[in-house]
Amino acid sequence: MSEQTPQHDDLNEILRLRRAKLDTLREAGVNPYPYSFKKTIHVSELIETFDSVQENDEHQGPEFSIAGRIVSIRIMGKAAFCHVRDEFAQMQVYVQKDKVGEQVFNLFKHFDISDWIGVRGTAFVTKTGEKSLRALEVTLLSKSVYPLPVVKVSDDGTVHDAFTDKESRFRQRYVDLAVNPENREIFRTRAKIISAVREFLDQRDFLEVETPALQPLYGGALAKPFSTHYNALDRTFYLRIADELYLKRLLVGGFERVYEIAKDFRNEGMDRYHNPEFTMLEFYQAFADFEDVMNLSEELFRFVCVKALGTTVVTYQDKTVDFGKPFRRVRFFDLLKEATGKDLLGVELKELVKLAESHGVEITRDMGEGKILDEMMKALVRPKLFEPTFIYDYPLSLSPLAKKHRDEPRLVERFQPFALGFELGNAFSELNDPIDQRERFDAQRRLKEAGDLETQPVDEDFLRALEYGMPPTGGMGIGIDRLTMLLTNQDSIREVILFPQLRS
RNA sequence: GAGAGCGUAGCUCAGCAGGUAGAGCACCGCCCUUUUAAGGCGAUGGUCCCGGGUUCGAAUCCCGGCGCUCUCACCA
Repeated sequence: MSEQTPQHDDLNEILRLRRAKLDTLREAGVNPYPYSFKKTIHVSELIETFDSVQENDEHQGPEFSIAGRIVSIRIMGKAAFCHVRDEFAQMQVYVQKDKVGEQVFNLFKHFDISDWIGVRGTAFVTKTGEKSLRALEVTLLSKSVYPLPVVKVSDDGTVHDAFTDKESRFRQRYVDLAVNPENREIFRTRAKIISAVREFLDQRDFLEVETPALQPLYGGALAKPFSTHYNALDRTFYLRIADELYLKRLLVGGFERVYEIAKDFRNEGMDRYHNPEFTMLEFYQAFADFEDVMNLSEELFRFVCVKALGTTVVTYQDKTVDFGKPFRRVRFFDLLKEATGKDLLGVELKELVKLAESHGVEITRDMGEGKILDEMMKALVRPKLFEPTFIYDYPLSLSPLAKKHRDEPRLVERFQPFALGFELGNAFSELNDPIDQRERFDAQRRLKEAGDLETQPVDEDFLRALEYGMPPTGGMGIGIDRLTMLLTNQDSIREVILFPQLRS
């Protein structure tokens, strides 16, 4: 007997009894796994229209067929109550022996919490005032052979069977969603966010495209990639860390507005803000600069909030902000000046190190000035950024794919939106000067040779594309998972990904 | 990657000066045709994460492994 295929004898008693029930049902001529059911109404709809469809004193009234999973049962001799939960709501069902017949009633006694059933019946209110369905016919739709821990709350507030262990919830997400239906709402909101993004961009003539996830060379971000072996070509391929370089090739090809909502993969640790595969929106607009993109993204955030939440007011943990108000717009170096009292643009590396240390920012010797500035930003400024804010005009060294600032060559035309402590995206006037781009790649190569593991490799084909000419372009990336965390008030990325990565 | 904590019944947990495992809910049987943690009576259920060690004896102590959680560091 192997572990993978447990024999009957290996099953614990509960599972053995459930399987025996299957046999009992089959012997009684019942198929525990029939093919379909004619459901006529959602429970939620029935509840909404309840008052106008209730039966009369003779139990006569319009008949409805609901279908769902049994989440509680109370059997009392010749009658029984159970709650049936479908996708959006649950409703009590009253099963009486003299209404459904002795045969069906006896079968019903073999039903369990977690079984799927269909019920045809009439609407009525119980003595205790609960909207219920009086069963005329009960049909088994799928028998469960494993018990589902359905949450129960007693009058004194004691909670039984709460399925709260995070590991179990994520490993067995099907149980989590079945038992904690409120968690389904997170994924409904997530779906609304994504469809709102599509609606917004489609309305503005952006073309949705698909670019390779499997790439011979990775790029578009500074991150470690997953690598794999492509047998037919006998060479290493990478899972994309970003789709940026492919989308820009499309601008060279003549598409003026493109976007992609794609899974990116980064070979790095996981924690409450990081999952190795995550969803990224990137969009590019020809003839636009970063300021145009700033304006556009402000509208986008507003649109998504309204579509997903019905309001621009977003509460996250203990903070509330309004995305309907104009975002604060502030320069990178002005924020640092606020925090340190000094203008750090052009400050020597030595001086910068001293300054960072004097403010308690932890830095290491191998950090360049861009990295140190970024660390200071993270430590001194970002924790205080709650109101929606665009930070713009970033130091050159942090951004190998962004265009130099039109007035200040030590800066790039880049901005990042922040709100409620979240970094929500990254955007810039895209670098389209092939000579400058090659210099930036070379600088990245030197960093790599110096030991930096997260550098942008030189992409010759991308350079050639730029040599053919890319129009001036503004582009942006937005992390969909984090946006979802923000809009669903979740403190872990795992809560907004249906099947987050876990060690196996 | 580092530190702290955790892993016992289907679920949530208790037990740990080392003596052979317990509660609530779920599950099973009987009674009960308006209950809702239904109730009453009764019963069952466990490789105490895995592997070593100490011991007459380990869920409990020690070592190693696996997994999870939280915090910190890095990338979005």
